[in-house]
Amino acid sequence: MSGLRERQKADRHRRIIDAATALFREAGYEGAKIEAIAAQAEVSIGTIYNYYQNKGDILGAIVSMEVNEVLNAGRGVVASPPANVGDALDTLIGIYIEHSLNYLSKEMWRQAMAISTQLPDSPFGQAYTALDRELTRQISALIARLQELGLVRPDIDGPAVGELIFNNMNMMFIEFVKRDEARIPELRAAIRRQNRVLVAAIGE
Amino acid sequence: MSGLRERQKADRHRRIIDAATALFREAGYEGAKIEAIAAQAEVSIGTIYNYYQNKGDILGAIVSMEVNEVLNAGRGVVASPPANVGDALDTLIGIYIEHSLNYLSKEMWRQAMAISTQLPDSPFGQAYTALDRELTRQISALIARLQELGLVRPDIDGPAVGELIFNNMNMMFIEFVKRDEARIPELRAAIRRQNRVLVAAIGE
DNA sequence: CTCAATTTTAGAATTGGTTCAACTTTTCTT
DNA sequence: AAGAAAAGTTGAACCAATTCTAAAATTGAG
Repeated sequence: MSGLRERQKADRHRRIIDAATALFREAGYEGAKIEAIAAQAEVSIGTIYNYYQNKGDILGAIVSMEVNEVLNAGRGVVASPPANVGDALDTLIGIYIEHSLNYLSKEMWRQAMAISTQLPDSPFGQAYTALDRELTRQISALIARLQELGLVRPDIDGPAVGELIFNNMNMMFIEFVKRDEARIPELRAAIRRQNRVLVAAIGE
Repeated sequence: MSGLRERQKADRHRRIIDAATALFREAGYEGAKIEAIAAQAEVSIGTIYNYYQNKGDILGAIVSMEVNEVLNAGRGVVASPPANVGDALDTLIGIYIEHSLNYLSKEMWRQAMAISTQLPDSPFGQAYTALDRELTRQISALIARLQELGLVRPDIDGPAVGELIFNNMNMMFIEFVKRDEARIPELRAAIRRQNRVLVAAIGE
């Protein structure tokens, strides 16, 4: 099983991702030439294309790691949320947003989002959509949890509300990464304001 | 003023847009080579780049026309909306969605959206963001109108609710254009369901 | 009508992502 | 341990967008 070939493969994957991460951050997505990534990862151009279908998929792998971390961090909040609806939502959304720029620059996010709409059927496009779905599910799960705790009216359509909240947050996040000068606190405040009506409506 | 030169310029613009529209629909955005657009428009490649900064800006001009039509169609609904909140929203959103595939194919929308996030500072990126803002404003205007008519509680934060509704709709539309097999009726039904809680909360 | 300014044109050069056929390396078989 | 098969690697060649150049065409002013 774990022969030489396996190890070399894993090692090359890692080297490519490391090289790409560094170069994407330094030079931007477009600025990071495949040739340079290959050189830095000490593989040939052809090998990169053997591991990833295209440049976007390399970015995709990085995005995937970031979002999975965010999802993990979110699980804690869903398990034991703050004791009122507004704070619970704000905490979960806060985790998403605060973690979002750990590995990825705004420019990398812009590219990732662009590629995921441009090529929805590419491996990355599909993975990105799946991640969005998981985030939506997590928000819906939080609503459900709050219903269990008696903090949200039981007759509320949890999944629909979860989608609404996620979609709004996601769109706000897109606008956020489009403007380099946009700041996280303002983003969070704007989302809180948008959610307020909804929070009032579903709380009991 | 309106000398020959002006007219010829306008004419070339139109020819380029017409050629691009046709080719984008036939061959897709990527498939429509600049060379082919130039040939069909009976101008040289250089001229195209004299009129538009890049291929994306040509698509941008087409998107702009489409969205402006949609905005115009929406004005009627805002002026005299159906007499209940749910129907009013559904009508306005219906107009947006039903008009959205008049000139643009799903593939063209995908490309347009991708470019607008990829290059938010390009002429097209800025124009696209501005159009989104106008659509948001129009939804907020509808809420305000419904407040005047006594159909929405006066203490509701209209702009915030408008943003929430637009952002959700927009995100749903993005997912819609990402899947070729997605259909308009299902899209509208999903959005109606998401808005239901909100409609119940703000109506009086 | 002529001239200067502006635009258009064709095409060559550039650029960077992607593909592909030939070559290596690893693994498997005996 | 040798030879063959399988898997993987390589970089030169390809393609299309974009830029650049110098020549040709068009326009408007005087």
